[in-house]
Amino acid sequence: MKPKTSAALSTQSMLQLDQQLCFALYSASLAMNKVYRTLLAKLRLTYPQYLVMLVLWERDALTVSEIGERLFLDSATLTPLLKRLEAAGLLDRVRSAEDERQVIISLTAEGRALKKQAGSVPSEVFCATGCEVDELLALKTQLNDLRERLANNS
Amino acid sequence: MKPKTSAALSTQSMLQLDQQLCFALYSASLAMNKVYRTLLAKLRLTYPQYLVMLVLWERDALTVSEIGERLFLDSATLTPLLKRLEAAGLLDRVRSAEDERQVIISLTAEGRALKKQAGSVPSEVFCATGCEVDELLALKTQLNDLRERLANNS
DNA sequence: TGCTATTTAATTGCAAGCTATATATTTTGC
DNA sequence: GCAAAATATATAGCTTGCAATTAAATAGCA
Repeated sequence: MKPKTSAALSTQSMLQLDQQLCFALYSASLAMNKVYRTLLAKLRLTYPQYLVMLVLWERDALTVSEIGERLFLDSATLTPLLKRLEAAGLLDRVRSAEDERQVIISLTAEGRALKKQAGSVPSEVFCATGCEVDELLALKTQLNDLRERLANNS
Repeated sequence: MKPKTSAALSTQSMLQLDQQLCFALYSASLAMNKVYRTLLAKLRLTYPQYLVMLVLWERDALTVSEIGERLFLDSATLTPLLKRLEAAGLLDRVRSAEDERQVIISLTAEGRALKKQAGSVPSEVFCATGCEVDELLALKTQLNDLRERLANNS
């Protein structure tokens, strides 16, 4: 099988390639989730829960939708997840006094303390990727671009 | 903010980058799923169901684990999914006569017929990605490599 | 003012996806 | 041949993630 230039690719193979990309994206994402599952087990967090904690460690006392904007998730996903983190004692959910439609999410002392314990996670994930920094950077940029285009065309 | 070479990246920024890559992967995957949800609605298929159908359109009469090997999914995910496809009349699940532990998954006439209707999906997804073919190819390769490394290190 | 439109969260119902476990069958070792 | 190990699928229980809907509060405007 000869290598082909992009000009020589048939429409058919383009379409297959496209399917292959989507599948690669899908299965890489599942594989990443599995790695995080293992690493986050000691913190008793899932990956989406960890993402919420990362957001709050960076900036505390956000509304549900402010968290959602950063993570591209809506209240249907976040509300139950935040309730579980609240039940775990990591954060508080309080109606805003100024605008009672909003719910302010604030870390508890326990939630802030967890940041230290989570300190080793990034380097462990980095090792699991087995990537060079340049590679990570390029991939990150491409995936962000792809996400934006997909979100605009759906 | 000056652009940095990889040599100049601090450990801290490397770790942040790594987190950013994982989040980019996660959210791009969700965005892709949403695009497929729209496109597959007319076929009454979800994306994982579509993947199973792609596998069977390529090669019919596979066992549950043969499908699982191709999609990196196990029976806990596949059995309920296959039951739904069976209930939709797209495939049959029959215990193998030679080895009664195995279940053979075979397309029904309706399942085979759906292939034609699905013909337009790849090009529609391709448009939604807004990518050049070269870009798709590079990304696919990188994601497959990443998936493999993550799977080996978890 | 009062009434409608908008915004924010929450809820419902569904399909994945995972770990851990169970069940049935086949293979292996003696 | 038979008990133990291995294999294949299924099930239970949990957490996402989503579309669609609801409930409540605020904003906007005649």
